[in-house]
Amino acid sequence: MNYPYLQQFRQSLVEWFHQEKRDLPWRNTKDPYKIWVSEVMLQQTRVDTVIPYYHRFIDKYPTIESLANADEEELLKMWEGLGYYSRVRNLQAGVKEVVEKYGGTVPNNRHDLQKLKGVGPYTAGAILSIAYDLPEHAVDGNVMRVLSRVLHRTEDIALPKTRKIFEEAVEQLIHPEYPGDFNQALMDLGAMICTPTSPKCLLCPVREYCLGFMEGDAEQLPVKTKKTKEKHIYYDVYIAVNDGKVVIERRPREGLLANMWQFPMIEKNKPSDNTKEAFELSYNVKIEKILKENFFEQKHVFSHLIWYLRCHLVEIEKTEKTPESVRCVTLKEMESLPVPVPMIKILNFLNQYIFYSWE
DNA sequence: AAGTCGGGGCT
DNA sequence: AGCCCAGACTT
Repeated sequence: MNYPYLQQFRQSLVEWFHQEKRDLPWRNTKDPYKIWVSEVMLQQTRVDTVIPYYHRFIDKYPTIESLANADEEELLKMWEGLGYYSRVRNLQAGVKEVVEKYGGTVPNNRHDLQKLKGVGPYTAGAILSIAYDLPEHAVDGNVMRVLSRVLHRTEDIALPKTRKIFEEAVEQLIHPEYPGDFNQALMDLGAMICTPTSPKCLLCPVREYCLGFMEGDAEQLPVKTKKTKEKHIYYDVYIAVNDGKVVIERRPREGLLANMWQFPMIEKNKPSDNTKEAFELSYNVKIEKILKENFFEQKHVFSHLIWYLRCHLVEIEKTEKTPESVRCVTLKEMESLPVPVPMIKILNFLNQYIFYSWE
């Protein structure tokens, strides 16, 4: 690797971690199950966002068996608002596999771990090093940023093959006596000191051993190419009321926001399209009265697409024949189901709206 | 290698 | 308005 500060780097980094590490709820345990839960929650998600979810989740599912036996819809509700909902479905699948194949004991080797649903190279390395004290790499975007600066590497971290370069680097750098602390130290350094913009190099415990700092271009690293442009999709959303209840539907079991509940949505080919007839046909309902057209507009940004929602309040005639995925519920009942954030925002507006219309 | 999959916080 | 975040899975 030709990095001359290997010993000093690992030593200084771990010593700094022992002094300055963040006090996080999943750091009070060595239970591999709880470490696993925390790592899945933390995928592409900030620490501050995860903390309350982690407490609620572990409180409800304190053991691996309790999660294996959990109700799917209840589980999805526990994940509501965290995003990337396939994570929780994969987590339960992986946990079930551990209960069935390994008697409830989380595997302590990379080969078996990475075969579990939802466990990739990073999560496997995190569990192995933190819960089992094994010298395994756990390379995420955070670590790639830090090491691209420390080692002054200019490979594009957006490319899958680049991760291997940093994994091999960590295999050499990792502290053999404190592998878990070393990996977590890299993360804390990335979160507190070696931040994406404006890194606090003057406070950095390994500044003397950072090739990027020596070159004076640490802040320009890492090199990362841009992602593809997002798509724009326009929908009419129908709040269809009858006898104090509204129509909702369950999204398909796979894909975006899988299995979550929402108000009926009809895609518009042009933002100016009228979709009332399409709504009546698709959901086998008849609009009796339009109570309020376009009462709420919302733009919702996902990773790779943008929804533009125009919400309409309509009264419908009583309906009988609807598919299993469609229900009529009160707003209160809807709040007990897993609902994606854009629908929660509509729900909140409706509750406000109803409140004011009573004045 | 590129696309899919959330949501929020920061600059 | 764009970028990033304790990534994994599918094609």
